[in-house]
Amino acid sequence: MDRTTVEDAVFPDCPIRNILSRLCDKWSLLVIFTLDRAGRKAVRFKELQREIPDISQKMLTVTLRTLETDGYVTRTVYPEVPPRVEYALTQRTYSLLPHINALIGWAAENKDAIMEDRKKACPEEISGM
Amino acid sequence: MDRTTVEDAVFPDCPIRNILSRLCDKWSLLVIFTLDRAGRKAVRFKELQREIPDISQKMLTVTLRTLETDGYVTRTVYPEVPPRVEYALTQRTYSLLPHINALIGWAAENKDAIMEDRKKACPEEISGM
DNA sequence: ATCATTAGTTACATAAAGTATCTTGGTTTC
DNA sequence: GAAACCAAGATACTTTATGTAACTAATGAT
Repeated sequence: MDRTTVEDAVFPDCPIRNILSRLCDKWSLLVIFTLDRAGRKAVRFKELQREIPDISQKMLTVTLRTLETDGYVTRTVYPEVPPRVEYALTQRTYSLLPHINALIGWAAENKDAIMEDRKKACPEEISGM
Repeated sequence: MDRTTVEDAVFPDCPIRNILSRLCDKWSLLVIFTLDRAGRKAVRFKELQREIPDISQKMLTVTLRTLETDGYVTRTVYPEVPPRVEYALTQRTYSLLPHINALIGWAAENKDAIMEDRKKACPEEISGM
């Protein structure tokens, strides 16, 4: 019964939990991944929307603002008309990306087996939702 | 870098997106982490609840069932009274855990800097929510 | 003069998660 | 021998998160 070293890691106010819960929300990882795909150059709001066709405008805004608050992305406004706002990843996020990509790689390797398990779990249902 | 191979990874019906969105929901990673902390032995429902004090009974049930469907945990019911149901991680999840732990490690390393950024972003507000 | 443009904001509607109460059937307590 | 208790849920109801649709601003093109 000696797990005293990480005993508090699971507590509701744990900062690690807090950081990961904001990162592992519905859209953050995907937005980071998409910004990374652009190859270290800034990306406009509209372009992000195009690359993530199923995100709502509202949630893209909210997600980007949260990512900015936590220092994952920078937001640069150019005083033009029509407006131009560019988003880019920070150095912090580049240090995180290998871990995200590791997750993606793992998912790619395991997707067939996982989908198989889903079918076994509910043979009639359409798996996935 | 040649990213054409993952060009479609961002599409709504991408299986990788699907897998990661189910894994990176509000509770799944934390439940997996908590089961892992138990050290490769099965854990009862009630014990999980104790270790994650802020998860609701309903969401613990739902999360565990989804994890079971995708083959991350096994569920063993012992026909006793009061009921005993034990959950354990599968081999699949053990292959995933290093990546989860890498994320946790990254969060631990970066938490101070991130919290600093949050304070800068909204100096008056209580950061975190 | 009207329309199209981008990056939003806002009001309203739906989906996801949280809360509280109920169930089950043996075992202990009174 | 009836009442209360236990673990693992299920269910109805409430709150929060997310989605949808309409609106705004300033300018250039038609």
